[in-house]
Amino acid sequence: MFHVGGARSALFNWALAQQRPAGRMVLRVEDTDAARNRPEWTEGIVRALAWLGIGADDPHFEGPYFQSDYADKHRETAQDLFKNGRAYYCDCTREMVQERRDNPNLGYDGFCRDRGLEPGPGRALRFRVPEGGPTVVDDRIRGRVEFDHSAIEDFVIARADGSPLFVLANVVDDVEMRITHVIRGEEHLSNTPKQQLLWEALGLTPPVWAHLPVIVNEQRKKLSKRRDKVALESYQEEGYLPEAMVNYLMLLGWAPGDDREIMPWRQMVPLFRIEDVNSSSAFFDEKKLRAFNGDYIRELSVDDFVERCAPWLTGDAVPWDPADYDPEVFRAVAPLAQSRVALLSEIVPNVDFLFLSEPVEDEKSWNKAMKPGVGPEMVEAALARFADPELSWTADALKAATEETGAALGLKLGKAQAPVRVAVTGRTVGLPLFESLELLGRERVQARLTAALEKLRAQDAG
RNA sequence: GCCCCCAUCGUCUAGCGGCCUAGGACGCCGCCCUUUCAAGGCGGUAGCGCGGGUUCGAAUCCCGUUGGGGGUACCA
Repeated sequence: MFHVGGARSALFNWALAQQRPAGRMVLRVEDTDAARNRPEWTEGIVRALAWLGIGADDPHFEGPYFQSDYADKHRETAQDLFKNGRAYYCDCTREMVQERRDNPNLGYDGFCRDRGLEPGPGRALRFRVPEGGPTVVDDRIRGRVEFDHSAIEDFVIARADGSPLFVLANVVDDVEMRITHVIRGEEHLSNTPKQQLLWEALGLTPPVWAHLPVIVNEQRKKLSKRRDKVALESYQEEGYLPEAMVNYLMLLGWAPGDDREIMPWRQMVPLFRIEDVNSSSAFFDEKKLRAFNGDYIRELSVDDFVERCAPWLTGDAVPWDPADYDPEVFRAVAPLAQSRVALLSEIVPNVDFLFLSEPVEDEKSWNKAMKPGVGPEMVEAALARFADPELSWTADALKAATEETGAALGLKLGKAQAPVRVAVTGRTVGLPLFESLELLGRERVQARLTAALEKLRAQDAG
């Protein structure tokens, strides 16, 4: 499950990579457990990124890699650090550390710093944080952030069994992959001085750091996979266009400069500067995403729109008998539907009446349009009028006929069309009615009007 | 507790000392268009958390405060 926060970081990285001819973006899966036990999880990430246009065959893209790919190097580096005195072994248990600690503000007290312990069972390797002086993290987004060494404990870099901890593994992987820019979520900022210390202890220049603000929910809390809808796949399933998602995500914490918001990826890439990214957290506003999506949908050519709707019209979940689906009919109404959907999945309730054997059951619509004195009368009159063989079955003629029929009952077109619409489609709202009637055909329209009339009479009797 | 980050309309943002009577977008409201619903057009609503400085001048700089968030494991 790849979430929107991760997607935005990926996008920012991607833009930076694409700005340079030799630029590359490395996808690394650092959740070792997931990488080992849940390959589908990783595949999901790759698929989600591909959906956004990241990866695929682009030469800028590399990966995915796993932390375990560099396991030997992790151990080797840990040993090097021990040999040159930048790290030392410690056999303190958690309880011992806690008992010894007089100041609850501090973590580990450095008890084993100078005990000269050799590697052995139950001994973890700790990094010797230099005394005095702060470590200054030069962050592209936040500027200089100082961390005093007195507030950084001698942290563990390798467990007693020799396996590396995240901080170490992460740095080693970065070094091995010759990473130059580390662009990640703000939650990593506090651990950055530790990583920087590690880089320096290895005699290397740290990479460029940039810590992005987190994306939050309505409660201003960091998006949680359990609480919030954050998986990219779920947006894809609802019919969000990747272009719209990319556009929206890029605008979360960054603005192109002028007042333009709707801007395709190609135009954004050269404009993007990591320095311009905001440092305050942003709320993921689905309403705005939705508006963007509607915009992108309307920009599509009709053919493109038709094609993109296909998964929702021919999938397993369609409410009609697949045998009754007619792509030609859909193609004909597609232009009418295009401006009416903000999500591709919404295409279904817009066109279902064309493929369903009967109108949709919607009591509210029925009661609203079929009020005595208007509804039944209009349905009956329309049925009679539409039966006229002289009436040519075209939207224009049907409109005129309905107008006429309504007028005879003292109804304006707006009022007159409602009962017909509900009788035929089942709903009070929907695609332009007369085009729909034309497409549905004389026979089916008459059948539905007849059925509606019978239902009305049955209601009357009962 | 300690460390770190953040703070402009409800939301995303523009603003980087005078162009700000604070601009745009989403949302919301109204009007127009209209066969319903959309789309489209026009208009409106709403904001610099608070208190001190610095300055001729502060949304913009500094300090404090308050309020949010993150980190603090032999987790990743």
